[in-house]
Amino acid sequence: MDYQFKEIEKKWQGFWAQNQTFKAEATSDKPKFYVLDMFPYPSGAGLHVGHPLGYIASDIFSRYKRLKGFNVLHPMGYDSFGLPAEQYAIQTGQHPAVTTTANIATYRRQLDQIGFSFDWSREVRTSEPGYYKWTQWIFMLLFNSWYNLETDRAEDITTLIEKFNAAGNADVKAVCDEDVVSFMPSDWATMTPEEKQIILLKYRLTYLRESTVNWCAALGTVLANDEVKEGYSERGGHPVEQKKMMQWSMRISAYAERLLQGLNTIDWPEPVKEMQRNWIGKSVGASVKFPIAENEGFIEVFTTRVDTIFGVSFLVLAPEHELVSTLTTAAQADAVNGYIAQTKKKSELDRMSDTKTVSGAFTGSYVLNPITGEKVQLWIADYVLAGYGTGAVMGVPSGDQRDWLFAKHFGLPVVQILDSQTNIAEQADPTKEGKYINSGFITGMTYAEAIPAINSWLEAQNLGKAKINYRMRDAIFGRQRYWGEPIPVYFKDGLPYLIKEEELPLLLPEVDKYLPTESGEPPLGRAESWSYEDQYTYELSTMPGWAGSSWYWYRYMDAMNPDRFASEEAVSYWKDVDLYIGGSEHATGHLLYSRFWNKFLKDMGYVNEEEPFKKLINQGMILGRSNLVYRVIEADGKATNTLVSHGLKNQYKTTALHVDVNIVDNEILDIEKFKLFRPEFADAEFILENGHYICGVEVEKMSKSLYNVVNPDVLIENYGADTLRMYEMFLGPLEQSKPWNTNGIEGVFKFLRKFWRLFHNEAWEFNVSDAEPSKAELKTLHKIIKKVQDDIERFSFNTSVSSFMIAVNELTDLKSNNKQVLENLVVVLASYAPHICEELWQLLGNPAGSLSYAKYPVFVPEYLVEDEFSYPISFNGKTRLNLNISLSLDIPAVEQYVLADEQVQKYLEGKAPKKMIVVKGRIVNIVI
RNA sequence: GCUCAGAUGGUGGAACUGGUAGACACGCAGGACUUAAAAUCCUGUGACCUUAAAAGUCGUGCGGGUUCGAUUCCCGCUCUGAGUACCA
Repeated sequence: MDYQFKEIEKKWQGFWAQNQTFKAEATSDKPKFYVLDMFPYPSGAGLHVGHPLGYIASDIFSRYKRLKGFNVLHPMGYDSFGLPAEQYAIQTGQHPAVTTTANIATYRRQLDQIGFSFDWSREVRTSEPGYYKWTQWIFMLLFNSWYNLETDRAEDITTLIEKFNAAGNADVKAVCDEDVVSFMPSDWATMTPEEKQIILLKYRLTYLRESTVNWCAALGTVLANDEVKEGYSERGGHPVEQKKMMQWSMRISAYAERLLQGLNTIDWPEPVKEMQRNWIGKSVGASVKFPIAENEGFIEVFTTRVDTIFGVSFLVLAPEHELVSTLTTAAQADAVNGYIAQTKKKSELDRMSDTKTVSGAFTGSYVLNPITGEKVQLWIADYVLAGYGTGAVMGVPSGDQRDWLFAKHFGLPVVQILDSQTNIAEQADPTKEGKYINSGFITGMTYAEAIPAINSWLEAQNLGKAKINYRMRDAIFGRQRYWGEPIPVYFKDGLPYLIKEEELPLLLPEVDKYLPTESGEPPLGRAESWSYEDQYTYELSTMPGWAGSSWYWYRYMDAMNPDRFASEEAVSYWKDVDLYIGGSEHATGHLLYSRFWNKFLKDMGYVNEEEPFKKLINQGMILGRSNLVYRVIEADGKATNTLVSHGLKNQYKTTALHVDVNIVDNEILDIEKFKLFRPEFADAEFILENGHYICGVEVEKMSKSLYNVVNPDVLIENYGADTLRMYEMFLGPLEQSKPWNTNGIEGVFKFLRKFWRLFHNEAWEFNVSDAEPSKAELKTLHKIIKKVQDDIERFSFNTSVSSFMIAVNELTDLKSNNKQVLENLVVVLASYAPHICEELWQLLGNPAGSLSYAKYPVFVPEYLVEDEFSYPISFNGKTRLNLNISLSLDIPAVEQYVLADEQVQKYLEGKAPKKMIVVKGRIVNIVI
C-alpha cells in the first residue's frame, strides 16, 4: 500500500492512548530523565504552528531517551488561570471555568493529533481545586516562615518566636521590613497577640506591604508595568493611575544572593542568566550617613565608590524622598515645590527619553561630609530614583558623568581626587587608577587600599559601613481579579490570619459579575455569604499568574496525590527537571520565581534540589510571514479596483493589503479564492506578470488580523503529523527565531514517502530482504546512527532531518530493502516520525507498540572506516584537484605520492614546493 | 546609551575541533511519462568571464590582521533582532 498517513496516525495515536504507552514508571531500575515543556495558557484561539515547536523538540528528546533506556517523565498540563478568560467572562457573563475547560479540550485535541508522547495521567490544571490547594499550601508555608541570615535559609516562624522570647529582636539577623523597632524579651512577653502579629508580619516571607501600583479604575485591577502603555492600559486603553495599596508581597529579596550564585551551577543560555543577573542587580559598595547641618538627623546614601567621598561637592535627594519637605527652607520652598510639581507632570516616557537635560532644585539646606565635616548643598533632582538604594546620592562630579553635568549646570565645584584623572574640565573621569589627592587620610593610597580604609573608619565612627545593594524588589503577590487562586487568609481586627490547613482548598466563590464592587473592592467582594467562620472577611485579592507555575513541575511527579503536593518518594526519585524547553519571554518572571519557591521549599525540607531546572533551552519564536497584494491608487488618491502584481508595483502608486496566506502558494495568488476571500474584489482587474499574480512578503508576528496564521490542523490534514513534526524541525536551529513558511513542507513529505517505499516493491507490497547487509548499506546505517545521536544530544534537530534524507537517498540509490538495516533505521527515525515508524516496525514482524521501548542501535565505528580518501590538493590554500590516496600511507608517503602526480606537476610548473602540509584524512596543501 | 544574539545562493539553511563553502530541501529551468494536467522520475542551478569542452576570476555584511590555509580566531566598523533603561 502507498503511504496512508491518515490511517496510520489515527491507528497509533489510538494505540498509545489505549495502552498508556508513555506512562512514566513511579520507580524503576532505569535512570530517570525528566523532560518538561513550559505549559501553555489555553487561549481561545487554539494552537498555531509556532506553539508546538518546542513541544516537538522535547518530544523527540523524550522518545530518544526512552530508546536509550531511561525512565522518562514527560508530562503536560495547563496554566489555566489568567486574564483573557476573565476578560471574556466580563464581556459574556460565562464562567471562566467553562470557557477554560472548552479551550483545554481544543488544545488537547490539537496536541493529540501531533502524536506527542506525553504522560497524560499526570496532567495538571492550575485552576483546579485539587491543584491550587497546594499553591495555597505553599503560600501558608511562606507566611509561617522567616529568613534567618545566620543560617542563610528560611526557617519556621516558631524559631523566630523562640528567639524573641529568649533575647528580643536586637541580635536577630533576619530579612525583614526596614521599620522594625528593637525590643527586649520582657517587651515581647507583655505584648498582646495582636501586637505580636504586627511584628511577626514584618518578618514573614509573605507579608502585607503598602506598595505603589498601577491602578486601572475601569478594569478594577492592578496592572503590571508592561500592561501599561503611556499611562493607559494596553488592553482597552483605560487611564491608569499610581495608587498606594496594601498588597501581599513575597520576600524574594531574601534570596537575592542565592538566586545570583545559583546561576553558576545551571546549564542555561547565557542571555537568560545575564537577564537574571541584571534583574537581581547586585552592587557592592557602602552605605554612608551624611549629618544634616540644621538638625541632628542624617541622610543615608548608598555608593559604589566610597573612595570618592573626598570629592563630594553636593548631595541629591529624589524628589519623592521623605525628608524633602522638612529640609526645604522657606526661601527655597517655591523652587522646590515647583520642581516637584514639574516632575510629577512628566510621564514615565518623558523621564526616560529625556536623559540629557539637567534639572533640579536647591533645598536651601546643607549636609556635612561625614569625614571632612565640610558643608555641601542639598539638592533634589529627578535623576535620583526614590525606589533604588536610599533615594539619595552623593555628588562626585570628577568621577561620575551625571554628577559632572549636574555640577556644571548649577555651578557647583568639581574636585579632582585621583592623580590619574584627566581632562575633568571637559568630562568626568571614572578611573580607579593612580593615587588619591585632596583626599584626607587616604591621600597617596590606591583604590584597593582606600576602600577598606574608609569603610573601617566609617564603621568606627558609626557613620557608615560596607554594604551590598540589590536592585531586585520584593514581588507583589496580589491581583484584584477573579480568575486566580484565593489567598487563604482572613482578617480579624484588621490583621491577617491563615485559615486552618485542613480547610484547604479555599474554593473560589461564585460571583454574579466578574467586575469590581461599587466600592472598588475586587470581584471576590461580590461573593455572597463568603466569610470565614461566618464572621471574618476573607482576603479579596487573588494570587498572580505566576503562583501556579512556580512549583508545577513537582506536581507532575505525583499529580494525583491528595495528601501532599507530591510524595516524598516521588520528589526524591525524580529530583529535578533534566531538560526544560520554553520561550525566553519568561527569563525574569516565571524562571526567577520558580527558582525562588524551589529554594524556599528546599529550606523547609520538602524538596532536595537547590535548583529546579538543570538544563534550559529557549526555542525561538516562529514569526508570521504575511502576503500582500497591491491596490492601485489614482493620482487623486482614490483607490481603484485594480490590483498589480508585486514585480510591477513600482510602476504605479499603490497601497498594500494583507491577504490570507492560505490562498497563496509560493507567492502566487489563487485569484478565484481571493475573490471569495474579499468579495469587494470580485470584479477586480489583475495586472499579472508571466500569467501569475505574485504577492509581496513581509515578516511580522503571527496574528489573525494579519491573515498570516498557519493552523497545524490544516497541515496535518494534508500531510500528516509526522511530516509536520519533521518540517518544524527542518525549518532551522531550534533556538533561532524564524518566519514560518510552508513552502518547503513538500520536501519532507516526499522524504517520508521515499522512506516508506524502501520497504515496498513497485506494486506497493511490503517487501524486505533477509540477506546480510552490504558494506555500503552498513555504512549508511551507522553514519545515521551516529549523526542522529550526536545531533539530538546537542539539540540540533534540523541537521538530523537532512541526514535522514541523505540516508534514505543513499539506500534508494543502493536499491536496498535489507531488513536488518531498515529495522535499525526505523528505530533511529522513530523519535522524529513516530507513527510511520510504529507501523513499519509492526510490518517488520515486531509486537505492536514495542518500538517506543526498543533499543537505540549501537554505533559501530568500524563500518565507517575507509581505506581510501579523496584528498583535496590545494596550492597556496586554493583547491585545484582531488586525489584518491590510501589512508594506510603515512605523511611522507602521501607527499611523495602527491608530488609524483602528473596534474600536480602541471600546477607546480617545474618549481619546487616551498612547503607541504599534509593533514591525514583531511587535506594536502602545497605552498609554492 | 548599555548588554546579548545574529548577518552564508532566488529562499530555509549546512559546514560540530581553523582543513574541498553552499550539504539537504524549496523554488526555478529543461527533459521523460501523459491526449492534457496532477503526481512521479531524470538533468541542471552562487556570481562573473569564456567555451565545443576544459580552464579561469570573484565569493560567507564591510575594512584590516594572525595562519600553509579563516564562514570559523583577533581588532575596528555597518546593519538587523532581542533585552534593559538615569541603578548612584
